[in-house]
Parts: sequence; C-alpha cells; structure tokens
Amino acid sequence: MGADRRAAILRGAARVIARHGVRGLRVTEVAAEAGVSTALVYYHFKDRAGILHHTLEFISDRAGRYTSGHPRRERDSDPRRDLERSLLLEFQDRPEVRENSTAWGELQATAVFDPELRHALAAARTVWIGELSCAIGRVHPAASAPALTESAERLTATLEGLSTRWLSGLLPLGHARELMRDALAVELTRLARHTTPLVFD
Amino acid sequence: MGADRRAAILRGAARVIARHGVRGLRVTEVAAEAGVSTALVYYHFKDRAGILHHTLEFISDRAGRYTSGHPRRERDSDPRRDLERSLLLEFQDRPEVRENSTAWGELQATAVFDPELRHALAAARTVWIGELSCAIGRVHPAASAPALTESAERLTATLEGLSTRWLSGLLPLGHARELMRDALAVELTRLARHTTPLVFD
DNA sequence: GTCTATATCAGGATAGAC
DNA sequence: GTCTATCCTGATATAGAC
Repeated sequence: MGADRRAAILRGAARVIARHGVRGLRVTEVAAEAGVSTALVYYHFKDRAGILHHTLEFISDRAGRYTSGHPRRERDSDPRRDLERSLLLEFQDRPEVRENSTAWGELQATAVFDPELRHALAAARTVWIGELSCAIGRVHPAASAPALTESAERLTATLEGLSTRWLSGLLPLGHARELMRDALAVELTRLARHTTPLVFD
Repeated sequence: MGADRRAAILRGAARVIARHGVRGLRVTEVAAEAGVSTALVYYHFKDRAGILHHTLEFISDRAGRYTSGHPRRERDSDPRRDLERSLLLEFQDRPEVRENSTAWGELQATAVFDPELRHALAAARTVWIGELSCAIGRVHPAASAPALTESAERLTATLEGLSTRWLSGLLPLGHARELMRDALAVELTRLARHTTPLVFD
C-alpha cells in the first residue's frame, strides 16, 4: 500500500539527513534507503523541498512523541524529576535519539536560509516551549506565565546549543548532560527567588 | 598582487556563506562577489572544499578579533558591564556582525558532518570559552576555575542557540538580547550563591 | 596571476511502460 | 503505485592564451 511506502520514504529521509545533513540529502540516497525508486519518491512528494518539508514534520512529530509521551506514566510523582528527565531525553546515545537530534539541528540550521521551513519549525518549537513551560510551572506553580516562558526559551536555546556540540563530538555526552542539568538547576533557583515571599536582595 | 586577491576571495566567500549557507556556496558566486574569474579562485584554492576550509579559518579569526578586540579600552571600569557587553556583541543588526554570526552558525552546523572542520572549530571555541571564563572570573574572583568554565560553557551554548533563532527570524533581536542578559544574570546569581560565605539553603 | 572558453559530471526531475 | 530509462540544468573543474 502507498501510505506504507510513503512512511518508509520519510523514515529513510530522516536517516539520510542524520547521516549527511539536509545539505547532503540526495534524493537517490533517500530512495535507496527506503528501498524504492527515485520516481516513487517524486510520486509521493512534489520535489526535493517537499521531501524536506514533510520530513521535518515527521521528525518533529516523532520528537514530540518521545518527549511528551513518556511522562504520562510517572507524572505527578515528582514534577521536578519529570522536568529534568524530559530535558535529558535529548542527550542519549540511542540511535533513534541521536538521529532525531541531528536532523532537528540540521533543520534549524537550514531554516536560517530557507523561509519556507521556518513556519513549520516555528510551530514545532512553540509547542515544545509551551510544553516545557507547563512542566516548569508544575514545579513552581506561583511563577508568572511570562517568567515560565522565558525560562523555557532559555533552556531550549541552551539545549539546542549543547546538542550541537555533543553531536559534533566537541562535548562528551556526560558533560553535556551535566551542563544541561545544571542549567535547569540555575533556572529553578532563579524562579524560586523571584516567586517566594523570601527574597534576599 | 596575488595575496590581495586571495583575501578578497575569502571576504567574498564569507559574504556568500552568510547569504546562502555553506551548502549554498557556488564558486561562481564567490568569484563574482570578489570581482574575479572562477579560474582565479581555483588558482588560489585547490577546490571547493579548500575554499570552505580557508574561509572558515578566516571567519573564526575575524570573530575572535571583534569579540576580544573591543574590551581593551573600557576594561576594568566595570567587569560586570564588560562581560555583558561582550556577550551582547553577537546580537547586533550591523551587517558585519550578522554576517559573522551567520557564517559561524553555518560552520558549526557543517562541522557535525565534517570531521576536518571540527579541529578548527574546537580550537576557536576553546579560546572563546577561555576568554569568557576569565571575564566571569573578573566579576567573581572567588569562584573556582571549573565553576567558571562551566558557566562559560553554558553561556556560550545558550548564546549559540539564541543566535540561531535570531538569525532565522524566530526571535526578535531585542528579545534575544534580553534572554541573553538574563541568562548571564542567572549564572552570576548562581556563582554568587556558591562562592559567598552567605549561603541560603 | 588572471582571463575566456569549455569539458565533464552529478543530481534533480520526468516520460512512459507495467 | 511502482519501476526503468533518460533528459537536462547547473555547478565543478581544467585548458590554454595573455
């Protein structure tokens, strides 16, 4: 069935992007990766840009799933722990995670020069930031919405920066995780100081 | 003279990268930008990869110069202020800065897939982080070296993340600057809590 | 050192059969 | 829906004159 192949192509494209980057994506290679002909790729997607566009959606869906999917079970046990876990999910040596992070980084970098990709990227990131600020809100219910959003923005920016370094081998995984964990700690301390009645200044 | 043209080609290449990215670099366009023929470009550089390699060196040199060059004059007046200024230098709408940031981001993204580039990038970043942790040290002389380095690592990661968002138009300049400023404030607060004898816990 | 002209080729995209 | 075969553009790289 068609939808099946289509999905295979997207998975293949994601793998290719993770290996060679958006820049290095060859339609031929995507086809080979999915075990189909190039013509079929063009049957399912308008052109190279179309492949990219749909692959981005695919990736951000998948990322969303493994970021917000897990918590469901252990949620409410310890919001602080959940929060930390969700941020660290991006730093794992599992191929699926590595692939997703790499592809996400690529899309980001590409979006700088490609206005079309920006919309999709912006939307995906807005959702992500929203989810994250909710999670932070669960730790600090007293914090104002804008304060939560700003924390989420800083944390996601830091995460993306660290992720790039990790993926290019400039920062060992453990160190990246530690820096991320501390960045969170730093943010939470800040929120605590600004929302608790006890302000030392 | 030859060296002159060579430099012009590098400047041109940097501009092209800033406009279209590493992937979008066309040797023809570099030549046009520098006002020379393609053949001359190949006379000075082995091939496309060679152009890229030398351009990236060129860019990281230039970045280093305008990051650490300025402070010299106003230094020591107010270390905290200097520090903030140096971090915000990357967020300006001047074409030179925008171009360098864009090219640097590209360099980073490309390095994920190109081991050769990593050396140059790693070296440049190590210098940057070193300078930054010194600057932080001037604000908090009591902080330990590793603590300073970690702060510098987090801050540079955040900066790079924010920079990418700004450059792709997903974050207005003013907001990016504000988030960066706050990220610094958050870090400094943290260092203060951990180095001052007065610890509230 | 620098140019004009051109060889060469990779890779995106399509035609048409099944 | 899927394949094989092929076209064609645009980009890298070189030859050879000045």
